[in-house]
Amino acid sequence: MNLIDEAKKEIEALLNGASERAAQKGTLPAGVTLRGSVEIPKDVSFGDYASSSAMAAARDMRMPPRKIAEALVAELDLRDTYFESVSIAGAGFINFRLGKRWYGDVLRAVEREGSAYGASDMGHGEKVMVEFVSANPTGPMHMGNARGGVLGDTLANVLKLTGYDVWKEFYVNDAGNQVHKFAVSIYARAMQEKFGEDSFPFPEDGYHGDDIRELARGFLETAPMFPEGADEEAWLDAMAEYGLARNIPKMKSDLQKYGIEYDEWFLESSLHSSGYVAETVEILAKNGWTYEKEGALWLRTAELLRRKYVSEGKAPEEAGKLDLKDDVLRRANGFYTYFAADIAYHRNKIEKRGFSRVINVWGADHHGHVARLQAAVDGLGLEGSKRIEIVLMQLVNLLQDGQPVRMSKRTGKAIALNDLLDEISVDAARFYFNSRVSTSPLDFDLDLAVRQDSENPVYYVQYAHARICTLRSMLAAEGYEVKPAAQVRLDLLTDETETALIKQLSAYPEEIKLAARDLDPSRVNRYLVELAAKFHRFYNTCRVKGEPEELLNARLKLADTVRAVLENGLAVLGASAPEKM
RNA sequence: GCGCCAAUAGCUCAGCAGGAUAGAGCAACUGCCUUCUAAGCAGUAGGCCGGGGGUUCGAAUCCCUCUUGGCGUGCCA
Repeated sequence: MNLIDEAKKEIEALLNGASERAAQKGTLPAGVTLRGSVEIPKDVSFGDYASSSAMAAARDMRMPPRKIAEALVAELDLRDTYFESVSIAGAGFINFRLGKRWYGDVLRAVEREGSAYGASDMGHGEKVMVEFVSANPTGPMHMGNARGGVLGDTLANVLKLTGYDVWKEFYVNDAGNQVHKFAVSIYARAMQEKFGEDSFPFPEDGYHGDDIRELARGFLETAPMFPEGADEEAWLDAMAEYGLARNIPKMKSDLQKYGIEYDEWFLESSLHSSGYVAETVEILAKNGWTYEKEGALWLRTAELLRRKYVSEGKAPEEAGKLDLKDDVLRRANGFYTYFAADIAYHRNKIEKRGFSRVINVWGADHHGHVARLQAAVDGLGLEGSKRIEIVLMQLVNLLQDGQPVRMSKRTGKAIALNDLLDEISVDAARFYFNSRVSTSPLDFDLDLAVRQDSENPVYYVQYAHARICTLRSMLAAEGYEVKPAAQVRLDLLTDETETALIKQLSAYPEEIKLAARDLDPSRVNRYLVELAAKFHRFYNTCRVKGEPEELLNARLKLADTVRAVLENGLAVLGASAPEKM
């Protein structure tokens, strides 16, 4: 239950009723419907909720905002509502102050809903796919993949909680040029291994990492005949297969350590081998979106993009001026491009598997690809612009000793996810990687992340949870258990730190909704830090132990309610809620 | 050139489905533990919200423009 929504809806109903009565009495003009929003003022001294309706109506009613506000307030009847008082301030804000029943309702709602507190039916069971990480299986994953993994997994949690039917998928790029380069790299290392370092030149654009040498050595143990007994192409195929068969399970287990599990690992190669890519390209051709030039088959991306932009409201002459390029779908050598496979993959998601929303977490360096993919899927008649949503994620800057550490798979200087988890806990990693909106770069300071103190926000939040657990067990030793809300004098919670804390608890469902709406799970981090801060403030101001029994029970109930919401929020992040620290 | 993203306190960042005096953490300074975890709390100080224009009763938030920075603009993925 969303008590903030309830309060806002009640205010709107109250004001609409007042407006009608005022119109009947003639104190306000008739026939004007109230607009304006209900806000939560930053400064509590103004009240708990504020309506700007009087200001918004000033023009239509041809009256000063304050006069409108006065006429409305004169008609308000607050009996049996959440509010105990109302006042007019500033340019014409109508400020409402919450009564005790509302605060009690918040605690009762958390108790009633338990681990489901924060959930909603916003998504109405809509089928959503979240595709994330999808790193090339040609080498170890790096910090950027870790961020993408945490982001995608946490986003999936948030969407599940808001009533979506969520499917998590990893798209394995086990075909195409990168895999070819991967095989060529292993081949070169195998030759060097067998005949000496200088015997065979290593390709300039190959993968230079040590993991390739290890794969080459491993392969040689299984293939003593190498390089005799088969042609080079056959060896390359065998090496690619060998390398992928080792790297893909490694990625699975690395991600598992972060608590990330997928519903499916979808192989790009399956799209090629089943003929689905060719079939998809044929549909584009049949729809008139392709042409042949210089031996290659091209997609009319420029025209598709213009259509897309115009349908999104851009002026046709503006769209005409854009410098847009077409894309190759099938190379002159007969192979399909990655782009062609990606179009087929998204056709598969939408048409074959029936996902109505397709969310992809991509590195921001792929942003140029977003509109092209949507437009191409539009060209299939599958509403790509509407269904495909891309969460662009800025890359991670790894800092050590205050210096940036360059990361590149190609040069082999990647910091593996594994190594990171040797240094810091999964909780810290999951919290850290989710601490910024995806669109801003994340500085991952290793020296800082290693520290297990208050510098690290995850400890701040977990500490609040542990503190409450200790408090609870200490009071249990004195015979005080957490009581059901119905048996507790919740109206005794009147201190400013208590009411502020309860309001923060009430904001949780809304925060989850916003995280789902904006595809921004980092909101949950900030919410939890804020909740922990408000709890610590309460804890320093109000004592529990040693207070009169009724007050003690009320505060214990409040603390335990905070504990429940902290636990819910940490679960969304995939972090633990420790009872002791 | 064209396109995407960003610019808010010394640093790192919130706030942006428009609302009242722009927030937090870190760093600096001052306080609070014989009593529930000081991994905590309270306070002081710190700002032409990159510049300019526009829309609005009201703009950090929306629109335009300029400046600066990052990225993209492959028969790579």
